[in-house]
Amino acid sequence: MDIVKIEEIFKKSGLKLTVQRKAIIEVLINFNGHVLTAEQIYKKTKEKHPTTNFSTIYRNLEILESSNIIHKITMKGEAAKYQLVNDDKHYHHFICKDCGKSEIIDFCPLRSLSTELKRKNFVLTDHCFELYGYCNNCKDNKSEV
Amino acid sequence: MDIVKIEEIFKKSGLKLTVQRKAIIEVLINFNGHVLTAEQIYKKTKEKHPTTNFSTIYRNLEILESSNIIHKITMKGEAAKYQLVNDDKHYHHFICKDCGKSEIIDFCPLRSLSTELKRKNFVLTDHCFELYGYCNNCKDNKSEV
DNA sequence: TTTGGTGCAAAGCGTTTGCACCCGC
DNA sequence: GCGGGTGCAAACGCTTTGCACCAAA
Repeated sequence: MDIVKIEEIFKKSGLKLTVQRKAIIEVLINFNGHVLTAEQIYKKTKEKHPTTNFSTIYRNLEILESSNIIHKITMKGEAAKYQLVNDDKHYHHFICKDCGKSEIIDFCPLRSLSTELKRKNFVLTDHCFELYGYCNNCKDNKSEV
Repeated sequence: MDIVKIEEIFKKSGLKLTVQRKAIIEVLINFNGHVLTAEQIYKKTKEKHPTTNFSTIYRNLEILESSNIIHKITMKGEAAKYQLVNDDKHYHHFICKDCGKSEIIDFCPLRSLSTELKRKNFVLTDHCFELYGYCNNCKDNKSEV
């Protein structure tokens, strides 16, 4: 997702384009393809607009998420991680625990399960499928140690 | 998993079988097949042993988890949920957001992905696959409202 | 008797919120 | 100028921890 599309969404929703929001969006775009914690986003945003507050970060991450501009990923008990949405498709991720890089896995397990779920009469509202580990680069770094 | 096997594991690991631990295990066995939050486990344990402290619950849930006696499930931002391990097989769950009942889904998406992952040279360390929604019962209750 | 387990209270962490002020539109 | 956005500080919910006492083995 690029700045033009994001500004479009903001305009449509009547959201103001404040300096802080511009800074946050810039950070997210710069780190496209990586997942970032709220704290990382906070620190990098402060580099661009030093007076930005942590609560501003959280408030905007929430807005960005419900505007489908970013994904929020929550891994077992850890702090939530955020990343730009790539397009409007449904997908899952492989996330590197070392460098935070995430790679889209164009596979959703629900497809293979739909018949079983129907048979059991479940109403699905939500699902989680994420893979964690080390990417090709970080794996190699580890083995050198 | 039954009390006999759990006591075996405790003995092997040199863990003491305190009154509090017995109470916690009883609760977990009574609610086998359901997922419980730490708070629910706390309240129900207090019914059996009223002076049990919340920190005792957390400390023991951690021990039980690393002894592979219980599963810890963390759903987007919510409090963690716990349940007895059924056997030593790897599986995932459908979890009802209303009654907390969980049903084992004997399907792991990793099987369908192994070739793709190898090709990409990922080293997998962890994965999450959980389905959330309403079970047959709770779905019906909802529609009556 | 020894060592690990407990209760208590306090702090930790990530996140959210109430309020007064501020600034984009 | 209006109404949404911000900074600040305080509180939130869940969880963890340090310490002195206690009780299972």
